[in-house]
Amino acid sequence: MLKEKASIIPHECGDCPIRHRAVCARCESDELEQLDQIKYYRSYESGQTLIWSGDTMDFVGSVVSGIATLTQTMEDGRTQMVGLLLPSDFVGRPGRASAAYDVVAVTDIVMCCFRKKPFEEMMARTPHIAQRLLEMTLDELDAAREWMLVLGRKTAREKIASLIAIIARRDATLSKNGTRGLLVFDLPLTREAMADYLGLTLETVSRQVSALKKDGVIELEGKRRVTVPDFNRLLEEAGDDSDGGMLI
Amino acid sequence: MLKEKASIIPHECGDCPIRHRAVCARCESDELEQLDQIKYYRSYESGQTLIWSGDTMDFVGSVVSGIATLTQTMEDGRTQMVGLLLPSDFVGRPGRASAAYDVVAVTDIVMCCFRKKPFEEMMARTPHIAQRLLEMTLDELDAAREWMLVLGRKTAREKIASLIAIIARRDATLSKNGTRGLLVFDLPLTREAMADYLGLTLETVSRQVSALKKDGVIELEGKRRVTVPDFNRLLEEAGDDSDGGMLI
DNA sequence: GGTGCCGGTTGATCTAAATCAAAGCAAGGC
DNA sequence: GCCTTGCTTTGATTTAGATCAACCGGCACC
Repeated sequence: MLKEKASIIPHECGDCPIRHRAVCARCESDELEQLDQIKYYRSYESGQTLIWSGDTMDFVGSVVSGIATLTQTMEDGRTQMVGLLLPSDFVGRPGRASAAYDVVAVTDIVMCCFRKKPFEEMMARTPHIAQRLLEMTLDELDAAREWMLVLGRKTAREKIASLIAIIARRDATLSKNGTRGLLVFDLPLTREAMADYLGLTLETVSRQVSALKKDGVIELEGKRRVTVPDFNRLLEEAGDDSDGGMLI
Repeated sequence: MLKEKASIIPHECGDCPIRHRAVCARCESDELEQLDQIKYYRSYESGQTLIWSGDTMDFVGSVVSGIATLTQTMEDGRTQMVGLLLPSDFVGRPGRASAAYDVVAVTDIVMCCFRKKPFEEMMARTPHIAQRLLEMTLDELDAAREWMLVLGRKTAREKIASLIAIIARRDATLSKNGTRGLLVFDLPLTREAMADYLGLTLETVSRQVSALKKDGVIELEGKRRVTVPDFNRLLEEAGDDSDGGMLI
């Protein structure tokens, strides 16, 4: 199978696939021109660590394509994923010198990077950027808090169902396939990465995925391709309010 | 013992105890005057629910004094605390109509509330407020992510030690008592609230608190008053990098 | 055509924390 | 004083998930 080339890098903000969702979403064309001055693209291969916790950060940026994870690790090796970075998500924190988490590419990835200093200066005089960043940060905070409920109170089966539901929902919004009811998508994560996300061991993840399959909650084609025949059933298994889970 | 009166409510921003830490921290005096137009104080008693998840919010605001919790509850009653609100913390989300979490007063509480609509309008034209709110939200996001590691990967004993360390650290920054080494403070939470924070049962919390006491990591005076003889020891028990835990 | 290796599955056993149950203790009301 | 109520502790038992261990299947590489 041919590997998709990661080298199709946009150079104009106009045809950027994340133009309307990233930090720059609210910018006018003159503001985009300013951003253009301080931006550069950079690509990473699957498995590569983009940023090590503790590194000094000289840039911030947006994920243009691909998927990365944000993880925290204890001295003895226990690791917990604390965020999943998808296209349009923002990486780095203005006003902070060093990275607080490891950022690892799960697939090949393209980043749109801004040199940190000039970006901070621009943010100070461009409310559109700060406003959008606030909005995105509030969304991430909500996601993190929802995840706290998953980590703290849900059973292994509910955790797996929750993760699949999140991926399904996100996939539906990104790929905008109008076909309701039947959802098909690929799990972007290995069993181990899923375990790190859910606070489980990879064996438990494997067992619970198999159990959900046996019970007809999901169907599997190979190890990664998932079909969800009944999204509300999945939400029930996740322990969520079934009405709260409307797509989009 | 006399109950502290919650009725000492500031009316001037000038002598407000959270003036330099809340959303309004960066505001100039003319901006404070504008805020003054749309603000009002409101107090709640210990145990009262300030906001129910799903309620429409007609205000946002800052905690002036007292402590509140942010909790999420599943249909079957399992609950997870997703935030602890201390003086200067912000409540509510600009741009969102309804509350996502329950907010419950743990002690008597005084809030400085802003009517939501005018606050949003003011935020749009006052970068100082949006900037400060962004900063605060980023801090909360970091705290939430640190908590994800606690919930997902730490043992019961480590969870308790982590919680005590957080409360100790916060108490040290708030009360600014320069005495290093020996920390004394009150646990503001019941065993049940601690359990909800940590994703444990209240029995496990009680057992682990006793165990930490038996092992000399903490000392107890009554049920609530805690002394930490050696903060680094506590951090070790929490599984944290001992160097990462410097006060302030 | 073997031989590693990576990601995944499956099974047996162990254990930390949950659950079930009872009782202690301080504060407040009558 | 006595009783209730809310919070906490302590004990016995159960269990969900971790841990330890073996093995499977595809795929790259010599």
